[in-house]
Amino acid sequence: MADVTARINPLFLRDEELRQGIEFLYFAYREFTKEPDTILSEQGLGRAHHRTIYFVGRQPGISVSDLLSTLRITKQSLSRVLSQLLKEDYIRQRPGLRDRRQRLLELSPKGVELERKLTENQRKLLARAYREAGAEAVEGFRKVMLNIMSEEDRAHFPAQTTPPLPGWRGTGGGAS
Amino acid sequence: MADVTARINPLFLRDEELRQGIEFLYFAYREFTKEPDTILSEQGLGRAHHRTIYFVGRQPGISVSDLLSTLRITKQSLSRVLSQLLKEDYIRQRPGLRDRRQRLLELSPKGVELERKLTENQRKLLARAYREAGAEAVEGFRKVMLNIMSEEDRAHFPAQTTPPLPGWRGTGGGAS
DNA sequence: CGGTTACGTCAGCCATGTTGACATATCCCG
DNA sequence: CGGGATATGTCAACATGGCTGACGTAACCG
Repeated sequence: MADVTARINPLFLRDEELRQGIEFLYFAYREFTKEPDTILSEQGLGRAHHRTIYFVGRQPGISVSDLLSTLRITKQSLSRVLSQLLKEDYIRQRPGLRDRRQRLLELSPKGVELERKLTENQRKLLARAYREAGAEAVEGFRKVMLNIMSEEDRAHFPAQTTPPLPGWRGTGGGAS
Repeated sequence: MADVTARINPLFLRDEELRQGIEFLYFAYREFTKEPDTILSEQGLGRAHHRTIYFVGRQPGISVSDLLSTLRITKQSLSRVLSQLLKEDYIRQRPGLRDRRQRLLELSPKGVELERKLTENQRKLLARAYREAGAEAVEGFRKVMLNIMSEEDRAHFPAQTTPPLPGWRGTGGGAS
């Protein structure tokens, strides 16, 4: 009986497949942020703080403007979040060496601890999903996700043919 | 040189792989919602309206409580959004036949039009990503995404061995 | 020296989530 | 039939995290 639908309307399956994809994004993202959100709210922080902590942990010494272009929010929005993280000593800043106007950001020990706790959670979720889906599926997942994201964001990831390297976003070692 | 890292610290690649996965979710989701958000704001609507319109379009005749459990938000949050959509005739409601306490929701022609416009956009983005990644990759994407989402949400999707059917969430024809 | 850049801040607005309390209509069981 | 449970709606208040606009300071650089 199921085949009848496909025979009658071959476009239907295509539409259904794409709608499922839409829902995958929604449901997976929701699950992905659920636990971290809970942990964060216990510390009086929110998802925006998570993102900031995450990317500062990812690129220690990142400048404010680089962080802004990664997050693509306004400086006023970041400011609110960043000020709190500085005040509560999750993040520390030091002036840039070459350009003393810059405030280079890095996690404090307290920030490292929280980052670990939050990311650990998402890593476990992902690791489980990867394991249950299998290596080949992970490669497919990677391909599709890279194609969904904007070209600019995609450029931050090395091609899969070579193993991923630490110098994410090309600002690897030095300041940008 | 790149291999040195892997030899020195074999766990590093694993961590890097998982961190990239985290970023895939963030960047892809951001891109996925970008265009619809723009379209919506032109109509004085937001992402929450999109979700409501989407799921009402997906399951015409859905009850408010079923919609609530799909969205997993409070009735007060939904109410604000739904009231506006009713008032501006994107969505219409009729009492349930068997249970007249229910308000069964469906899209008006205006709502269908907007839903088409919004979903069309995401479908195109996904279709392009699927096309460029290839059928095998899509299958992997599907597997990983299903494993990321909660078991409850996952249950709404038929197993991939049989072609997907319209009766999504098991409430296909009847009321739940 | 003067324009540009990096960063910060104040003030206000909006969308969307939350909790708590309460109201109404309908259903269904005993 | 009566009363508890259910489906829905509503008022009020609050938090988060986006946004715009305006303005200020310090440092860089030609």
